[in-house]
Amino acid sequence: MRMSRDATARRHDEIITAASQMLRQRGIEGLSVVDLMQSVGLTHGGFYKHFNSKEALVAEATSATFNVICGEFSNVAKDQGSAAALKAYVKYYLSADHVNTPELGCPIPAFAGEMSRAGRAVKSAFAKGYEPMLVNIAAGLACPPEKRRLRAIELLALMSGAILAARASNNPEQVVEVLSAARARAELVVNAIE
Amino acid sequence: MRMSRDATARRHDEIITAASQMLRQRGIEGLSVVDLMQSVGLTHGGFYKHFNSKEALVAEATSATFNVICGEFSNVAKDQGSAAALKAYVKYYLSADHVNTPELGCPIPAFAGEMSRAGRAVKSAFAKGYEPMLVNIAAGLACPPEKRRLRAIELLALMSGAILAARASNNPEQVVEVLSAARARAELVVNAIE
DNA sequence: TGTACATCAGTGAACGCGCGTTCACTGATGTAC
DNA sequence: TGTACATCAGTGAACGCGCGTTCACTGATGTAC
Repeated sequence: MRMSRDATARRHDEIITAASQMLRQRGIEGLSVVDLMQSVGLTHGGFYKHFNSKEALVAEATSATFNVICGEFSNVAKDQGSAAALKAYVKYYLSADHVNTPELGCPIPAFAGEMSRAGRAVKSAFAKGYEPMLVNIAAGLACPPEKRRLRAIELLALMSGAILAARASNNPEQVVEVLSAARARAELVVNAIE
Repeated sequence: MRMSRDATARRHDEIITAASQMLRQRGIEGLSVVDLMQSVGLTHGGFYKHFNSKEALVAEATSATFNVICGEFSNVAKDQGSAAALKAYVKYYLSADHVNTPELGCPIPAFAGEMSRAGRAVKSAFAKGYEPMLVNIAAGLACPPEKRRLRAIELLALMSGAILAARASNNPEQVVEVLSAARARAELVVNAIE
C-alpha cells in the first residue's frame, strides 16, 4: 500500500537512524538489510524503495552520523563557546559511557577500520564527515591558531585509539587505565600545556 | 594422503602466517577459510585437520601476529637498547609504509575494531598480545619508571588512532598530515619532553 | 630389517544458512480532469 | 468538490552466492611385531 509523502520521509529517517546505530554497533559488514528493516518494523523487500543498495544506505547513514555529532558539538559551542564545547566532548569521548555505547558514539573507533574495504561512496562519506570534526575540535584548542589543525588531528587520533583499545579489552580495569591515560594527555593538548 | 610430521608442522605454520596477513588485510569477517587454504595451495577441506574452527584459527593467528611483532621489537632492544628499539618502532609505525601494508603491520588498527563482535578465544588472544606490546614500549620511554606504563598506553593509542585515520582517508595529503602530526607528538612523549 | 596394519593430512562434493537483491502483487495516496 | 487513473511504499516468496563446516574417501606415513 502506498504511504503518504510525510510517512515515507519519516520512514526514511527512521531507517537512517536505525542504520546509524547498527553501523556503529556491528560495523558495515555486520549490518544486515533484513535485521535493519525488521528493527523499524518493516520487511526487507521495501528497503529498495528507499535506497539503491546497501552501499548507498551505509554512505547516507555515515554522513548522517557525522552530521548529528557535529551538530551537537556546534550547539554546545554556540551556547558556551568552542573551548567549553571541546572540553565537554573530550570528557564524553574518553568516558566509560562512550566505551559501552558504541551505537551512540564516534564512528571512527566503531568502523573506520572497515574503510579500506568499503566502497567509494562510503569512503567518501567518511572522509567528508571526518573533516568538520577536525574543524570543530581545532576551534576549541587553546594553542596558537596555526598549530590548531595538527593538534586536533593528534587529539582525535589519541582519543579514537584509546576507545579502540578500551573496547577491544576484556578487562574492566584495563578500560579504566586506558581512559585515564588518554584523559591526562588530552587535557594537556586541549589546554596547550607542554 | 598422509603427510610427514615435519611437513604437517610446516603446513600449519604456513597457514598461520598466511592467516596472520589475511587477517590484517581483510579483518576477521573478511578472512575466508576457502581463500586462506587456496593461498597456501590447498583445498578448504583439509582446514579442519589443522584447526577446530575458524575461531580457533583466528585466535592462534592473532597470538602469532603479536608474538612476531614483539619478537622483532625485543631483538632490536637486545642489540641497541630499549630506547633505540622504541624509536625505530615509532618511526616505522607512523610511516606511509605501515599505512600501505596493513598485512605486515600492527593488529590494533587492522582489526581491534572487530574485537567487540569476536569470540572469547579471539578476544583473549588479542588482550594477551596487547599487554607485552605495552611493556616493550614502556621499556623504551625516557620518563620516570612509574609513569612509563600510562605513557606507553597514550603513545600506542595515539599511534594506532593515527594509522586508523590514515588508512580510512582517501586523500594522500591527509595521510601525510596525520602521520606528521602524530610523529611530532610521539617524539615528545618518547623523549619525555613537555 | 621387513611386513602388516593403523593413522591421518589432504581431496572434493555436499550441507544448511544468511546474505544482498529482484519481482509480481497489493492497496492507499497523489494527480488530472 | 468528485471521480478515474497513475503512482509507489510495503509485502513476502524467490534468486544466486559465498560462507563455515561435514564427510566418505585416498594413499603416504608412522607404528607394532
